[in-house]
Parts: sequence; structure tokens; C-alpha cells
Amino acid sequence: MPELPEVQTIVSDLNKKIIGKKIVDVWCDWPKILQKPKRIREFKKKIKGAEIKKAWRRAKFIIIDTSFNLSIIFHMRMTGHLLLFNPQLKIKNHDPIIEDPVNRFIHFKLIFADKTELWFSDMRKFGTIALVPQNEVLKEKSLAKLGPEPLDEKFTFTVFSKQLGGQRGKIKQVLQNQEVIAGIGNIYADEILWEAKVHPKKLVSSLTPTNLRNIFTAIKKILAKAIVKRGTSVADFRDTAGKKGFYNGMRKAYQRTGEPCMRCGKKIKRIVIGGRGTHYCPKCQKI
DNA sequence: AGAACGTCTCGGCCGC
DNA sequence: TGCGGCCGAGACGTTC
Repeated sequence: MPELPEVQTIVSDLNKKIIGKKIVDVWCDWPKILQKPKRIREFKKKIKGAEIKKAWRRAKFIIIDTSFNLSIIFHMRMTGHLLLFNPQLKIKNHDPIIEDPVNRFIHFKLIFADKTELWFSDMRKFGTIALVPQNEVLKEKSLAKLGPEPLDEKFTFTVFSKQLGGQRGKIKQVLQNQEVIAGIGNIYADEILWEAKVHPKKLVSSLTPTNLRNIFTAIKKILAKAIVKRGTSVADFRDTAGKKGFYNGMRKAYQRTGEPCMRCGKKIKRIVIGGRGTHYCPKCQKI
């Protein structure tokens, strides 16, 4: 589900809502999502009594630091959600989670001393949760090899060009390669390439300086805009209150097959690249 | 029936 | 023939 903007939305919510909360219990009914420790008993034993210090993001990973010098690393994969459950709201029948169509897929809960809970729901059960020492978060295998954060001010055009240098594949696949740039997935890759007027199959080695400049600008612009809009909910994405993101109405390419291009009117086409559905305008985005 | 917002692993092929 | 690297397909649950 989430790419960088969606993950950032969740992280912002968490920082507003769960700082200082004390974990008193942990619940899990699908042990496979626990990467380490593998057993819930051990997970609970380690984290019980810890207070939430802060939430942050690296690529599509959500990290929650605690007072025990331990961090919980979540990855939502395709359909993961982090939902904040508040029994008070439930009583008033205003709980958005109760109306959330995906709430039957809760597989993990952090239960806090104030009776609120953080739920991890995941329809497809691809998501992962790991508990690691705080100073080892970025040393985790999957995090250690991540490329630069595209919204970091240090991610300049020079850095971007350097990252793409020597890349063999098609631009769409390279944009989604987390080791090249961290956080871009299938939706925003399509949106970025539409914005930059570059064909998704174009080889990185054949990109012109103008192409490169336009892609770089589009990455910054679209990701930032999507964060302001609290992400894209084509299907499953929800924030911690179970609400959808608003970037959906701004989509220009992703899942608009057959609809008119918002620049030229030509029908958006769907092809498959690297096994992923890819949407582009055959007139604006030439190879 | 086919596709879904992600990543990891495996097997085959290419070229030293 | 042997090995490393790259690439694509398949796998992972489940829903609509």
C-alpha cells in the first residue's frame, strides 16, 4: 500500500498521537509477520513497560523508538495499516476504524497504559515487524542498502544523477529500486514519469539531460504534494484514523487506463514493466 | 479471471 | 567447464 508519502502520513500521525504512551501488552495472531524476535512471548517480554519516544521514517519503513533503547520497525508492504484504537471513541460510536472496511485484518496490537491501542492490520499478510536495538535500526539488512531519501535537501540534482549513473534498466524500474532512491513505488513512479514526460520503458542510459532534469523536479514536486494530501488511496491505504488520503483525485496516470491524458487528451495506456502495471500517455511520453 | 500501493529468493542465461 | 552477475518469474495471503 504505502509509498513514501503514505508512510510519512502515518509517521506524522504517530508523532502527534502516541508519544509518551506506555506499552503494557502486545498481541499477535499471525506470528509470521514477526521477523524478530519470532515469538510473541519474547517480543512482549522485551518491550513491555517501554514508552514511545518518537516515530520516524526511512524509505517505506516506519520506525518507533522507545525508552528501552529498542525500536520497532514496521513495513506495510502492500496492504498494511497502522490504526489507532481508542475505546472512548468506540463508546460514542464515532470510531472511524469501526467503519473501515479493512479492520477485520488486525494481526498485531500494541496496548498502551491509557487503554488506547495501536493496531497493525494487513489483508495480504505481507507486512513485517521487527524489534531491534535502537542503534542497529539502520544496520538491518533491508535498511542498510537503501539509497538516499528523495526529499532530503541533500538529495540534489547532482546526487540524483550520480545515483542513476551506470544503471542499466528501464527508468520505471530504476525509480522503484530502493537502493537507487528510497521510497518511490508503483503509483508515484507512474505519476513522476507522466509529469516528466518520459516513457517508462526508456533506458536510463538513453535519458537526455532534459529528461533527467524533469524527472528530478517531478520527484521532489509530486512526493511533496502527495504528503500534503496525506497520500493516495486508490484501494487500501488508510491513515492511523482509518481515513483515506486525498492525492487520489490528483492522479494523472496511475490506474487511469483508457481515460484521457490531462495534458493532451490521448487515452492513457497500460503496459507491464517488471511485472508491475504501468500507466502512461503514449503521446506525451515518447520513448 | 486477473490484478493489487512490495520485496525477497531462486533459477536460467550470458560472458569472462 | 566454472563462477559471478544480472534479469525475470515466482512466491508470499487475500480481496474485489
